[in-house]
Amino acid sequence: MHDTLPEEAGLWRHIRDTAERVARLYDYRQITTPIVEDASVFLHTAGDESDIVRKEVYLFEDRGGDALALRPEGTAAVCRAYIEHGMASRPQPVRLFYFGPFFRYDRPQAGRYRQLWQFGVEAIGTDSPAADAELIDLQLALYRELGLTGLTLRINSIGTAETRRAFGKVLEQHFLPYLKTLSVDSRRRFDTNILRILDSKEDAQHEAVLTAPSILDHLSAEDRAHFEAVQRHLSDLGIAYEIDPRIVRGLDYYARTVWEVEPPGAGGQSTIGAGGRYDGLIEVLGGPPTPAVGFATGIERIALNMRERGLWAAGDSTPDVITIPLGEQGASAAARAAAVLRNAGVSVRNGLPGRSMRAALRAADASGARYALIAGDAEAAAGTVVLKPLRGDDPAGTEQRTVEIESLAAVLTDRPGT
RNA sequence: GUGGGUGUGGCCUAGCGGUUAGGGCGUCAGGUUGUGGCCCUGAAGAUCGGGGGUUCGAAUCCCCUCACCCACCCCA
Repeated sequence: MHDTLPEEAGLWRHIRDTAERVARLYDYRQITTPIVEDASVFLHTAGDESDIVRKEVYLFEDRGGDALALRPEGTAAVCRAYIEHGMASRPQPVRLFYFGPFFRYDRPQAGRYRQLWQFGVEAIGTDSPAADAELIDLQLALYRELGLTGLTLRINSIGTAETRRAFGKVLEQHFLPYLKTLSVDSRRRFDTNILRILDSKEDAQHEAVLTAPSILDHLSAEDRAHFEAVQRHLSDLGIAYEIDPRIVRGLDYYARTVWEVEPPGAGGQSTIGAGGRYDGLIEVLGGPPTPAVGFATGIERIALNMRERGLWAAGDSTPDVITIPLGEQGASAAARAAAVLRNAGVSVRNGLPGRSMRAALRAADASGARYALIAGDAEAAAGTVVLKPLRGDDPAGTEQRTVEIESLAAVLTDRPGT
C-alpha cells in the first residue's frame, strides 16, 4: 500500500477534480459508501468459491462477531445502497459516481496495489443500449480531458449467463481435442472457467484459441439487437472501437455489453479501465430485477500513464509570498502582512524568525515563491514591508520596493499571475 | 498461490573478505554589520533490511527470514 506524498498530491487532485467535473457534465451525482461493508455484499456477488473471494478479499470479524470486508470494488456497494435507500422509486436510471480507495489482497506488481483508488460511474435502472454508449463516452471523455489519447476501446457482448453456459459447452467440444497441447493454466481453466482460455496469454497464438468459436455467434436475437444498437450509438458519438470476442467476465450477473480500455503498446497489467452491463446484480443482492451498466477506472494506472507520457511533472505547490522577519518588530509586521494577504486569497509562508537574511532569502528562492516580503524593525516602525520580486519574469520588474502593509493586497492582486 | 530480481545515511549510489564504509543530491550552518539563485567551507545523518553461521577478520561468503519490485495466476 502506498503513501501519497506532497509531490504526487497535485496530480491526484487533478485526476480527481477532472473525474468529478466530467461526471457532473454528464449529470451523474456522487455517492460515497463505507469502506467497510458486511462481507456478504461482496462474497455473494462474487460467488463464494471464486478466487476473488477465497484469496483476494480482506475479511475480518468485528467485536460483535459480524463478518466484514474491506470493499474490493464499488459496484456491489453502490447497488446495495440503491436497494437500501429505495432508489428504485427515483426517476430511472439512477445516475451515480464514486471516487475512493478499495482493497484487494493480490500480489502487488506494476500498476497493481493492495490499496487502490478507483473512479466509477453507474447507471442503474435502464437496459437501454444508449446508456452503455453514454458511459463509454463519459469514460473516454475523462481520459481525453486528462490528455490520455490514442487509447484503444475494445467491446464485446457476452449475452446472458444462460448464453455463456451454452457457449461453454460449445467451447468444451472445441478445446477437447487440443487439451493435451494446451498450457497447464488453460487445462485448469478448461474445468474452472473455460471462457478464460480465450484470453490466455500463454496460448494466445495456439491454434485452438485462434480457431475458437465466437460468443457473438451464439447470442440470442435480443442480445444481438442490443449489441448492434450499442455500436450504432457509439458511431453516432464518433467513438472508434474494436470488437473483441475474447473479452469475457466470469460472474453470472454480467450481461451483454462488456468493454475495456487500453493504452497504446499494451501488455501486462495494462487495462486502464473497464466496464459492462450487470443486469443481474441487484437481484443477487436481494433487490428487484434491475438492469444496470457502469465502468470503473484505476487512478494509479491513470497516474502511471500520465507520468509515462510526461503529462504531469512531479512538483510541490509553491506559496505566492514568503516572509522574512528580522527582529522582534519585524516578526509582528510580517505576521500582520501575512494576514492581510491571506485575507485577499494570496498564499503566504510566514518565515520563522532567527535566520540570517542570506539563509532566509536562499530558502525563499528555493521555495519557488514569486515574492519575498522583508519585514525588519525599520519598516515595521513605518507600517511598511519590503516587497522583493524573486523571479525574473515579474511584470513589475525585479526592483524591490517598500509597500504599506495595508495596501499589500491591492498591490499584489492587481497583477496577473499572482 | 507460482517463479524471478533487488535490499548500503531522506534520495541516487561506490565498495563485492582486512577502508576511520567513499561520493553525488538533499538538509542545516557559515562565507562580517539587513538581500537569493552560481560558487566555496563546515556540520549533522549508516548498528551496510533483520537474525544466525563460516572466518583471526564480513556490507562483502553461506543459511534462514522480512520488505519491496517484476512476471505468471486472478482481475469484481
